[in-house]
This record gives sequence, C-alpha cells and structure tokens, in this order.
Amino acid sequence: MRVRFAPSPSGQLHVGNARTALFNWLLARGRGGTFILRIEDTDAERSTRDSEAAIVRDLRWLGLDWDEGPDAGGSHGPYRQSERLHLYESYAQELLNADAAYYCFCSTAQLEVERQEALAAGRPARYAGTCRRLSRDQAQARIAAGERPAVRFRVPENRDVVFTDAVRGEVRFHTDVIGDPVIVRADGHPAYNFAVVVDDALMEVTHVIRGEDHISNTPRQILLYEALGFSLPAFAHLALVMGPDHSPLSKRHGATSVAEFRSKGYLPEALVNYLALIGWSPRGSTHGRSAGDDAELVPIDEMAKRFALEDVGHSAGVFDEEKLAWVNRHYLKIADPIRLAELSVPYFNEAGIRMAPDARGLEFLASAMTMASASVDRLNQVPARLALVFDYDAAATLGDPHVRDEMQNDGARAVVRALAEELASAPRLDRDRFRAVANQLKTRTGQKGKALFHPIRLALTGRAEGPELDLALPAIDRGAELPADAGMPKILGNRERAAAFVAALDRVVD
RNA sequence: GGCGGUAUCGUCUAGGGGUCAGGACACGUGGUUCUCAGCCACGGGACCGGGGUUCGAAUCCCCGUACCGCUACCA
Repeated sequence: MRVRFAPSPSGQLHVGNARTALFNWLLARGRGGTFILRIEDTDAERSTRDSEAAIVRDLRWLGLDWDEGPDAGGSHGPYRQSERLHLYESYAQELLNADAAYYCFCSTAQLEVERQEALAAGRPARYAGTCRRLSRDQAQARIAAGERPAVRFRVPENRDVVFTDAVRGEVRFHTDVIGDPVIVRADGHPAYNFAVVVDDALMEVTHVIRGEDHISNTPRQILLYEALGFSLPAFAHLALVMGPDHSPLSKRHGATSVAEFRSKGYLPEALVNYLALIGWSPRGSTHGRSAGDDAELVPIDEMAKRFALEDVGHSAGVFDEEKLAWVNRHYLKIADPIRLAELSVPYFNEAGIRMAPDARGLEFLASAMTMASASVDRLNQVPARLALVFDYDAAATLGDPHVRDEMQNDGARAVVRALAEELASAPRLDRDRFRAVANQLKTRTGQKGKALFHPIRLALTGRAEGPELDLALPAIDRGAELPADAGMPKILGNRERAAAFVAALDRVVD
C-alpha cells in the first residue's frame, strides 16, 4: 500500500488538510504502507518555498512523518512537481501523438464569454470544443505563427465513468457533462488534473485519499489513467471540515491553520486526536455499544491500528473548538510536566513574565505546572493561572474595593495578622506545614472554613481566586528559594507577602 | 443552470426493518464545606419532509428540500 499527501505550498497548513494527511498517515501506519509527501507547486504564481517549509514543519509537529518526500528522498522522486516538468511534458506529448489530446488556442476571455452564454442558455458550462477539430497542420501553423496554445484532453463521448469510492461506494458520471480539460497550460505548466495522474501513477500510489472537493475531478482523472495506460488506484474522498455556520472552515471562523492552533497552546497529540474524531469514531470499528468512558481519547498509534476507510463518515463535520479544548485538557493532564514547562516559557515571556529558566528553573516551573495543567484549556492560559506565583503587590490587592470590604471584617483581619506572625518565625511552607499553620490560625482566631481560608488566599496570593492553597503556597515558597541565576524572575515568599500585606493593610485601614 | 455528494440531540458520532435510538463535547442542576478552573453525579435534548414497500421504516426504495463540491490555462 502506498498513499500520499499532496499539498500545494500556497499558504498555511489548514486543519482540514491536516486531517486528510492524518487519515492517509493512519492508513499507511496501520497497514505497514508507505506514506509519501508530494509538493504540488505547479502554480508558480501562488507557490512559495516558505509555505512548503511551513507545511513540512507543521506536519512534523503533528507527528505525521513520511517515508518519501522532497527532503526524505525515495525511489519515486523527485517529489516536487516543479522538478517533474519533463515528465508531464513527455506524457502530454504521448497523448498529443495518439490524438487523445489536442492544442487549444482559445483565449481565456473567449472561454469566459462562452461559459456565460452556456450558463444563460441553461446548458452545462463546459468547454465548447472549439479547437477540438483543428487539424494537426492548422495547429502547427498557428504555433509557428507565434501563438501559445494550451493542451486539452479529448474526453470520450457518451460514456459512463464508474468507480467505487472506498468511503462512499459506487459513483457514476457521464462523460457528456465533462468538458475537455486543459492538461498543459499555455505557459507549459501542467494542470492539476493531469499532474496528479502522472504523479500518482508514477509514484505507484495505490490509494488516493483526498478531500471531497476532488470527487468531481475523479472521472477526468480516470479517463487520463486509461488514455495513458496506467492502472487505477483506489479512491477515497473525505468529507470536508466546516465552520459553525456549516460553510467550509475559513478565516472568518477564527483559527484555521495548524500553526494558529499550535500558537494558541494546543498540544499536537490533542489536535491530531480531535481531527480524527471528525468523521471517524474509534468505536465504530469495534461496534462497541457501552462506551461511556474515554473511548474517544485515543493516541495516534492506537488510532492507526483501528483505522479503516470503510468506517469514515460520509458527511461533513463542523469543527468544534470546545471539544478540541476538552481533548487538549486530557492531554495536558497526562503530559510530562517538564515538557509542559518548556512549552510554556514563550507564553510567560509574552505575558510579560520574563524568564529563561535553566534546569532548576524548569524543574520549579514543572512542579508548579500541576496547578495549571489540570485546570487550563491551553498552554497560553498557563501564565495567567500561575501569575500568582510571580506577581505580588499587596497595595494593589487592597486597592480593590471588594478586598478592602472583606478586610473590614475583624475576623479576617485577625487571621491575616496572626498569619503574618506565624509565618515570621516559620520555615518555608510545604503542604503539611501550611496545614499546620492553618490549624494554628484556626485555634488562635476561632475562624474556620471560608472565613479562615479566604483571607489567607487574599493575603498570600493577592487574588480572590486561584488554585488550591495547599498547592499554591508551597509553590510560592519553593519559588522564593530559587537561586538568583536560575533564569527565573524574583519570587516573593509567603513570609514576606504576609508581612507586606499587613503593612499595606495598616496603611489602608486607619 | 448541469452533474456529483451528503442528511441521527446545538456539535462530533454509535447503531440500523421491532432498541427506553447509545456515547462524547457543550448546556442546566447538585456535590466536592476558601474561591475560580477541574473533577464527580444527575438532567433536558435527535433519526430533514412527503410518499411507497412491510404486520412493523429512523433503518430499504422513490420524490422533494436543504447544505456542500465540481462545472478554471487553482489545487
């Protein structure tokens, strides 16, 4: 089995295309097949080397590795269409010689007029066939006179083209509704429908798995396979990915590219898992009926084992970022904290919490990470969740009317003052020591529950909400003990915070 | 316009001639006795419409409707 993903390098890798790549990859990896990356850059106008590099980077990031491709090499190269021009040329010539193709001198303007007329008259909008009957001599004469013709494929008349789509079953087209397609443009570049056929055939692709937008192109291509004497691959057409309004997912729906989702802080394994869920269910193949568990959260290698084209859904799916976020939360929870710490660093810097942690700094970040990774949707939310460790400003906290209000309460003030006293002589807090201190405060002040813990939270974290105190406070004190050269910002310890808070409180309440 | 494709909760889906039409995300309620997030429990919520076949249709067939794609010297 040989499958391929053939993007055109004219922009970012769209998640819909990433899903197509993924399904190809899953099939290849699940069946011991070969996965090929081919760059379809015959449109020189739009193709750029930067886009190609970006697509390659994004595929790698997703973990979709290929066995043959522009960088990987392989026995069926080259893998960039721009480097295969001589091949298209020779096959086009073969078709021309066999009279299966002909030169077309129609101008695009003329073509457009004909198209509009056909549409207006209610006829199928297809090439009228003006140059179909030009003799070889006539054509040669016009070329000699300096005209630059395109080459069109002669579609056989009055025939059915039938193929069995691996996801939809039998699909049938009548050739009379298919206009003769251009296979070589006037500038000498091959057109898509021609280049794919030549490439897929020469690369011995056995399963062409691509977007549904190509289903109507398939009969043209099949006819080309036949004319060229190539044997047919199996075809499978995947339904498209839509936006919430059920139109194809595009910019106006928000993020659409793999790169954007990466920079928002989604994990690659989450994106991949979620993408597979659109149009495919890991349970479908096993016909499980009970489920109820995490049946949809399946790592990519496991998906490869279960994946089958026959189980792919027929209808377009709406991209639901809420569900992506849910999948991402799952992978965030099971990810290695050190990895998450490393991945989070750029987001901290973006958020103004400047850091360049060394191993010790990273280890500290990782230890604090559990507070965030269990409760955040994406990596870019980590800094906000952990900001309480890095920023502390008692005066600013007391500037909040709600906080000041709460501190009007005698009980709350007693808790905070006692806290400062306890901490003044206490060692740095770990979980147990904090609990001991909390108990101490409880007996000293008589406060309990919310009346006890909330003032503590306010005084030590400067915030009314946040992670559990017995996680946050130890993290703060671990941070306070970090050596100055660990590449982390200076972190104020709980003792200092309590003292600062009481001092600020004294200034405010008098 | 022509041709092709598709149609189960708001969303992703399972199933498929007789089921209480199952699950997940989201949503609502309650719990987790510091808060937010999370987590847990419970709850509401669907077979596009019309014909036909059949004892019985959401399931099979036909028609319609809606949506998507192709109809390019884009891919």
